[in-house]
Amino acid sequence: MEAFHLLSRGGVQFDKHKYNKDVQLFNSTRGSDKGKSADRSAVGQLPAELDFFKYAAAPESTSTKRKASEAGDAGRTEKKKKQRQGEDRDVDEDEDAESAPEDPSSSTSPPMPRHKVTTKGSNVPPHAETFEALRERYSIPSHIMSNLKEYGYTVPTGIQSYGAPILLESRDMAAISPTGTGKTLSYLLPVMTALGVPASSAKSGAGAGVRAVVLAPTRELAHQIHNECLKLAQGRKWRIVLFSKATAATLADKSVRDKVDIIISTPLRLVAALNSGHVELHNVRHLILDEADRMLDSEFLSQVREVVDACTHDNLQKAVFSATLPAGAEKIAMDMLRDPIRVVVGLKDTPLPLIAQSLTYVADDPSKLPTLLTYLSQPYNPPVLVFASSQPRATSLAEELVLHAVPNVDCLHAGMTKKEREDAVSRMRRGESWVMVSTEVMARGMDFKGVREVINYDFPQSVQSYIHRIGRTGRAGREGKAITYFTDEDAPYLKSIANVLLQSGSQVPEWILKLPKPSKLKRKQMGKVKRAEAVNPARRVGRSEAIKKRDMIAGSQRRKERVRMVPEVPQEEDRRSTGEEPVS
DNA sequence: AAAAAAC
Repeated sequence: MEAFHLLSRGGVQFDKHKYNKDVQLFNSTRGSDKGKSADRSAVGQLPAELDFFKYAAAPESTSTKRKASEAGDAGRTEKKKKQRQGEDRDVDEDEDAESAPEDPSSSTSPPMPRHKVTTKGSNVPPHAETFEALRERYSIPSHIMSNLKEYGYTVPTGIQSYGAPILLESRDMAAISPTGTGKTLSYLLPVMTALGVPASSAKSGAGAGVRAVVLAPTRELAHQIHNECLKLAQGRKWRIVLFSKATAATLADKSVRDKVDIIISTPLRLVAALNSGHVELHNVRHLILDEADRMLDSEFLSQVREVVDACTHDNLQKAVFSATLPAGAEKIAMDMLRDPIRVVVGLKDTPLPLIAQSLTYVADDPSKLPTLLTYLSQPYNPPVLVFASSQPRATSLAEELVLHAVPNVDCLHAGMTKKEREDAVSRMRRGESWVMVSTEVMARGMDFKGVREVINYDFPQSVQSYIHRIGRTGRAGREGKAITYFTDEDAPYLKSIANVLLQSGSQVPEWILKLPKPSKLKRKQMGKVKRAEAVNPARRVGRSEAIKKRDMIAGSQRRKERVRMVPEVPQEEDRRSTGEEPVS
């Protein structure tokens, strides 16, 4: 009823006064970006999703200034900087990060936080300080080099400068590098270099069948990797296939599938194609597991094993990547790899120090919604990513926010249709979502570089989940903010999360640190805590009704697009690297 | 160590 009124007057209203400050910020950053976007016009034709080279593009100054506008945050920003400097002194031995003084653009590039890099294994190849050094050593194809250059990609990140040589020397690798530090390029660049020329090329002696496979845990992430791969591939006729029902069907023709160079897929999708005989993997020479710990946990493991076993080529190179790799998963990974090199960038299982993390006590579940509404009624930095623990809770929360007239609310979980999911992602990419409510599906790998705040509405189920969730912000050298709500019921797990905050330089109230270590019994109880499906207990809705309301949320989004009161892209970094007009 | 995601 209430929702109907909202929708009938044209969707959620935009409160200019409330968000005035943000609008001004958007405007001012746009202007300052003029010169830069001009020289990137050549890539303007690319869809917004093809947003690969963002790591090169973020001027740090804007994020710092932006934060400074919030008095409360200013002090913390300063503190963060000091901490970062302190960390450099302590652990930095990675000197390549600033080693391109001859490059004029390096002064505007954000200094990627410098991390200690440790390697373990036999005959570790030396790291490469620049992409040019990589090219000289391993003859990176010229079209790849020019793609890097064209997008202003100048200095490799830690994992790129250490990891790429290892892969280029055909070694197996387990790579652990924090969220938002460019892991994807660190494997795509070597794999595409090793493939040499596309299989469709006449002079290719590639043999028949796909030669590289990348596995990722969610459709959205596979899609994102595919887009990044397409960018590197520009200028050559690579056949890079994002696996879906539709593309799998097109591969029924053997002459088509024999010319495919790279497949990017979720595990089950690929296993299904394997079983139906629509794909063979005996020619695969490079197998990459992204988000490796997720891929190796119990639900995915057997599927991943099937794929690995189907890759029977003698020279199969395997590599696994993640920001987190718990001991159990690492053991499984190491057993899969032969003579592996293990690379750790930064401190294992520690988020980036430039994410300002905090914990907020909310007593019980019903108190969360008012807390969030209050938070969103004050100026905040959109877009905000809000994590809920289940699909119904995500739906219900998004619906509550819409009913309370929060502007530009969006929802994304795996219970939605493929198209709904794709639409939600592209609204997010275009900066049209201000508050994105989601489940774990968005927790890993997704690179919305504009995300400035993460709110854990529901407490994360594990330290790994926490690290990946908050890693959706603070990407590629930018600052970010992460707030985690906790209730009395979450107490057993609170301390382990608090330790993560401490390790990465955020403050934790004294009393939380004094909590006893959770006992095994308590942990078991944790699992038994069942949260209500509806976020607002006063408004319980049935499943079918929830879906209807979700559609209404989507409807209100469409309406708003017409009204166009929202800045198309919330900040200059997005504007620069997404190009001008996204091709839907 | 548990929910979500994978078709």
